[in-house]
Amino acid sequence: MARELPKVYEPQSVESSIYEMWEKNGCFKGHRDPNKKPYTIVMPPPNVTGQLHMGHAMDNTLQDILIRFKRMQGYAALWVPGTDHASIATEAKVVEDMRKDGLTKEDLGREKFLERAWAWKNKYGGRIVKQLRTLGSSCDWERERFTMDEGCSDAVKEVFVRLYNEGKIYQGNRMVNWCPHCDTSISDAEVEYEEQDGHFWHLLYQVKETGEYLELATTRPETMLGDTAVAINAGDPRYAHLHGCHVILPLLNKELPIVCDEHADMTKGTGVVKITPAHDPNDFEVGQRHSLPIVRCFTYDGHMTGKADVEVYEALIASGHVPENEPEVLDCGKYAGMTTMEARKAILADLEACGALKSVEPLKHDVGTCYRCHTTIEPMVSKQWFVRMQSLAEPAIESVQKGEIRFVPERFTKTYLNWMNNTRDWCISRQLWWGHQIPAWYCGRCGETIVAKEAPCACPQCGSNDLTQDPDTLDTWFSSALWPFSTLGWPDEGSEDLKFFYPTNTLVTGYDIIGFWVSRMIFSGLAYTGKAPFDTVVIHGIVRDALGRKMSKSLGNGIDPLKVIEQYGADALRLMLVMGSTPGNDMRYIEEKVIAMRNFANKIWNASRFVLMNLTIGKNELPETLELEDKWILNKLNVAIRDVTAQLEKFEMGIAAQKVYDFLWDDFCDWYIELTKSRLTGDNEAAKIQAQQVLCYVLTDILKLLHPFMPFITEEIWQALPHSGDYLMLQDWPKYNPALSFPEDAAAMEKIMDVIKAVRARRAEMNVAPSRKAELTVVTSLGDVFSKGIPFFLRLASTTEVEITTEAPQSVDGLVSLVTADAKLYIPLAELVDLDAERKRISKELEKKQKYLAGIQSKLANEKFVSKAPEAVIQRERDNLSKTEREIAQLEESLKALG
RNA sequence: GGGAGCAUAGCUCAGCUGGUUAGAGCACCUGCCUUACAAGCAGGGGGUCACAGGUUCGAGUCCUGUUGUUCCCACCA
Repeated sequence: MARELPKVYEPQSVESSIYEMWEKNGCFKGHRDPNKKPYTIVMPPPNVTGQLHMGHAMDNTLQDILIRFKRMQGYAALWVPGTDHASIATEAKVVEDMRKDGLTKEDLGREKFLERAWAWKNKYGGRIVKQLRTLGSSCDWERERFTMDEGCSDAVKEVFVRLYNEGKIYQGNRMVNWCPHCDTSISDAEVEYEEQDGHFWHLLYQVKETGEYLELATTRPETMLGDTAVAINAGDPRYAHLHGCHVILPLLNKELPIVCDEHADMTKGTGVVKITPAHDPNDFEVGQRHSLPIVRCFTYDGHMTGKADVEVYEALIASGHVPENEPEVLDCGKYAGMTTMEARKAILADLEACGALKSVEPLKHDVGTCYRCHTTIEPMVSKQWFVRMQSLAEPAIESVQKGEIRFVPERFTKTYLNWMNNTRDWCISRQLWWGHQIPAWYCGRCGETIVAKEAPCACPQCGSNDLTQDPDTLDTWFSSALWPFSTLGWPDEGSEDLKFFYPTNTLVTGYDIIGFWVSRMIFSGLAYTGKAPFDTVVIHGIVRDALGRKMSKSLGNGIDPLKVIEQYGADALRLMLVMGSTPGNDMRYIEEKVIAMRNFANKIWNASRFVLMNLTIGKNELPETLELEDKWILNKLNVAIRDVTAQLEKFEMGIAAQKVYDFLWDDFCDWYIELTKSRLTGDNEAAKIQAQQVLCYVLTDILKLLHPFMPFITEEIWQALPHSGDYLMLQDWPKYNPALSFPEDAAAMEKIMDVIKAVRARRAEMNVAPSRKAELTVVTSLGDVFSKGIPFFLRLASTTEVEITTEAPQSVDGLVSLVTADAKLYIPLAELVDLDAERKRISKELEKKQKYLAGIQSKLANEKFVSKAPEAVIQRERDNLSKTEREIAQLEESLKALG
């Protein structure tokens, strides 16, 4: 039996208890039901210690819409939630927290530090997961995962060992991006380029053999101490005589060879380039080609090297285990210990003093910075672990090209392919402690490297047990890349979840991490499971502030979704995030929009209150017979069901939401509810029941259609309506029902509605108060149709009495006349009418219609149009033609009557 | 230097595979407490769909170019 709803909708008092009810009763659980098709989404894991922001809200709202839709459609739906350990971000926070206690990582040591990091994770780890619940996310929390939990860690080790054994992971001294602030290497993907004002310093290096000076330009003069050559192009006639010669490096008075290399571009500058293999990626390549020494003059924390650094290097040499490409270390003497910036100044001053600085020219250039701290990246030669990308990228490219994986919107395929086609080997080791420690051990005696999932007892080469594990950890994205299958049980091929739910179906994420994450999941899935990890990637944009700026901490323009939820409700926020936004495009957060959605929620609430307060039935079923207006709304409902379903299946969540919104507000509330009032307030008990039944039926279907978007309010109302089953969220999704398609009746109903609209418009123009009611005469040849409209004219068109006739009134004195396509209407309000204004109004209207008519006529007279356009389009034009002709005839008549 | 997005009403944006006289919300104007809802109802004003060409019976929608704007990618010493 129906119960009454409170007068005002208060999301705050409803949402949490509804969520609790769902969760407690296992509504979110993904069941391996062999009779159903699986539908799986894995949640992009947010940083475990992070807080919910608008981006998460958007991302998770979209996923929740999809999973709720599919669940109602009868799929075995599973949404796997989880969090990411976010190595660099979390470690930075823990380090910062320690600093308050005056501690550094080194003070604590690895073990104690990790204890502290885990404590931090445990303290803040539950936060975002709770916040996702307030949003309504219907994920299976019993399957919640963490990138550093046992299963995920096992998957990471498994992959590392496999790739190592296949030769796809290697270790070596290579040029990497070094962040002196985070004190770790980072991958190419993690470098962000920023335009900065800089300078071109033109230096002069003297040629030893000829005494002439070579001019070359640099943006980083402090690297000159590490120069080990100067390059020219072999084909450059200006320098043909210098092949095999040397230059004298200023300040150090060191002799450097002049080498010929393609890297030196004759068309740029003077065509001479200084080569610093240790501190520039291009120069490193040149160095490799010419077997140049690599001389390092910077420390890893951004200072100039000195004696102590040289000693460390010498100790390494003495140990005998010298890796390939190990850079020599320079004692920078007077510059030692300076920061690179300090050194730049000092070196420039000295260069100027000795006449080696020719000129300075201002320059804007892009400088690589760390994506986390925006410190300028220092390219450094360093011993790191890399993933060889080429053999992994190929199948990943192919899979997308074959259409096994589809991007929505399609244009992001290009972004992805561009990324994949240009990828270089992936630097996966990080000089951090929080994360998956690299499963590699080194033998202290023979220098052997052992890669294994478990710590070896002894060196297989020499039997020594002097083994130490590589102190570095893996890039966070290394574990995220495995997320779609590591969360489902991989590498255990026998995992039931893996067998049933993998591959997953839809991945929803922002365009900003296609390269970081999506591409890596794709090649990982293909390489380790042999299957593409998902079939569709739905890409969304980012949520900006009201001025279109990115929300950021530094700008302080972030909007906290939790505050919005608190004020307006999660349903309002969710709808705001999807309605009026397009896949892949950015959107702005505008508070007015949330308010509009809150108002919409209130509209639903009140429409439901209306239905409930009139409800005496205990069962939701349609009556045996239907009135014209019932057929009209059921016909509209059918169309809405078809449209909303189709849009959701195309991932057009915004359009789908708009369709439900319009149907509920315009058709159901503004028209249908008003149309039922004559029955509900009448004396005919059977008619009352009949109206209730249709109201209840239509409202219930609306709630179902709306549920994926606004889960809380729809469930709350549904619970109050007569229903079978326990939860709206587990009900069947409505289906288009051919038995409830009534196009002719719907069209007839609209003729009646046209009359109501015409009368209302006319009265409003004349400023007649609604309280001043009047008789209405309807002159028409469709008496059968319009007589069904009488109760509605009375109630909705301020009418006292209706006469339906085929004959125009004898005299139109005192009558206002107006027209619809199928009727001519008279209202006795003429004393309120200014006859001149009336003539003008009708003439204007007439003119407009005639112009329109002319347009249609010329279209239909166009032989090419008639022969080429589809029949439906032509028929529509014909219908418009006759409708407009009728309107014009009626207007002309009215004009004549006015004299 | 490549690649992409966007440009539609005062503002924020929809407009799917080209097909009625281009829509919504907010704002604005007029009139309404018509008891589900004033967080509302009824009515109304407001757009040469950035510009120029082209394809087509038909273009906001497709193509080319231009302008403005935003973003992504790229080792210009």
